[in-house]
Amino acid sequence: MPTNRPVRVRFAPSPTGELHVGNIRTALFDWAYARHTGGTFIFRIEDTDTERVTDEYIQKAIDTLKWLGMDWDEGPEVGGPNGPYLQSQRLDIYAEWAAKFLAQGDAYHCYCSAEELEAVREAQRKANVAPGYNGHCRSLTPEQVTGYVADGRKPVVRMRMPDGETIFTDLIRGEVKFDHNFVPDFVLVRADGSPLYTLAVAVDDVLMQVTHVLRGEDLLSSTPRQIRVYQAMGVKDDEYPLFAHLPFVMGQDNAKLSKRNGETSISWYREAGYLPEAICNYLALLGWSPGEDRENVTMKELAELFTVERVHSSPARFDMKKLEAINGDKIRALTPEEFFTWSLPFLVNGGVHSGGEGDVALTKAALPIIQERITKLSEIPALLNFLFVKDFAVEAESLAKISDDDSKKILGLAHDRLADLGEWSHAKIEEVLRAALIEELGLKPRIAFGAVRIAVTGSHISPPLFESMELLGKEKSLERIASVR
RNA sequence: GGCCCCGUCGUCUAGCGGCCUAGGACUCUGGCUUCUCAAGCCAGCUACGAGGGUUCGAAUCCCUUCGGGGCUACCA
Repeated sequence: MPTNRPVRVRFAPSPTGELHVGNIRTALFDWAYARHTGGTFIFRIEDTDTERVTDEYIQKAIDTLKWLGMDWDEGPEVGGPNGPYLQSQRLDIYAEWAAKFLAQGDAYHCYCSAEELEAVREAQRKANVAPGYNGHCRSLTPEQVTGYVADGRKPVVRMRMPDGETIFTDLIRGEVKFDHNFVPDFVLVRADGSPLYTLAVAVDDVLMQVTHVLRGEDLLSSTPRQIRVYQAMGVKDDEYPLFAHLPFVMGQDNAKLSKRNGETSISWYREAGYLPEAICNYLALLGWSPGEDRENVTMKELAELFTVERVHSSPARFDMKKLEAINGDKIRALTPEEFFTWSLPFLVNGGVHSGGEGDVALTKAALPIIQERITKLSEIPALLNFLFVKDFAVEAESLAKISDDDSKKILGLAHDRLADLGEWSHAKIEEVLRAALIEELGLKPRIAFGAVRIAVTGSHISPPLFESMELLGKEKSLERIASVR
């Protein structure tokens, strides 16, 4: 076990779509472990499946990691001594190793067609035996090979799985054992010469001197194959990387999280106004916990606290409600300046204002009164729109609530008293309104202020009324009250 | 079907043989506070899948069983 080597961890997604929540959780643990140990974090793109991986998704994966605050030491954009970090640019390396395996007799050419293999599997299913390659081409005679070649068959390269078993210690699950009777000979290179995941991961992990493989649980059963490649490469067994198979992130319906059972793409969360630190904090809690009833951690703290020993072996359900709660906590913890920086794009993109000097000043003044009332940044436009809107109008539903005579009376009095007010501050506004509506008219605050709130903000839900009126200004406030009195 | 992994409140988890009549967080319910909405505070609901062992003593160890999931590709 490479315990005395400096830690090198890699996150190696196959961008066949946008990185989803599960991928991100894996990346986060990889990153946190590398940072915790002072090791190296490698970002590698596994794009051997050219049918499904696209440049667009690769770029998105890069952007996503950056946005979330996970920096890498080797990989796309930053390079490194073990590059290239796109498997599609390492094809010659895989070809070399495949040739070596062939020469050593660890691997062999297999001429079986897809149909033939399917027929074998079908028969195995019927006979109720373990499915897998039957070893048909393991020891072909030169004549047989000539025959296949003459038929125009193109061979794949298949790894020979010797009898016996593979035992390894998973850092999370303990000792795991696979009998080779259930690990059939597997394909390393397609008939067209392109490498398969099984070849590429193993070769790259060895060449990039990866010491710890933290990856999804779905890859657990492919580990014996990976170890087989190490052996063929001549890696000593005490130099294999250590494996840690992370539990799944599940959707509401108990199946692996996917588009069908929840929002999985990070861009969705980004647009909805989730903070990267909230996403990472929440995801860190899925399958890991710092203990001692601790839940709130920053990225920095995560790096300090994260250990593989505290990672769970059981899968976790994704819960949007909890994410929202954490997001709200993180938003409240923002400094005014940070909160402004995060908010501005939502205001501008939401069409509330264009980000001009005056808009910015008013925004900065208004943000403090809403910071503790939101759980997502996307809620900001609706809350502050009344301050900026050009052609103000009370929403129909709310308008009905202030169309009765009692409301007219409230608004009329409020308008008159406010018109006489000299110092337009929220404290003074409240003082005047309380004197007039609560004491003089004897109304309940929620009734009296409710009417004014609708008149001024256009909605029965708004930031605190008096602060809102101060921000809106005397002229506009009176104008709005007058228009519905 | 076969192989492998997993199993504490609705959810995320603490727990690693006695501190557990099982703790925290989110959700939900009720209350307080209150100009709406939040925030904050208080209270409540609800869990060791089941059955056997081992032990003075088990959520913690062992076995069985049931349940969930993954893999079983010239996907990763």
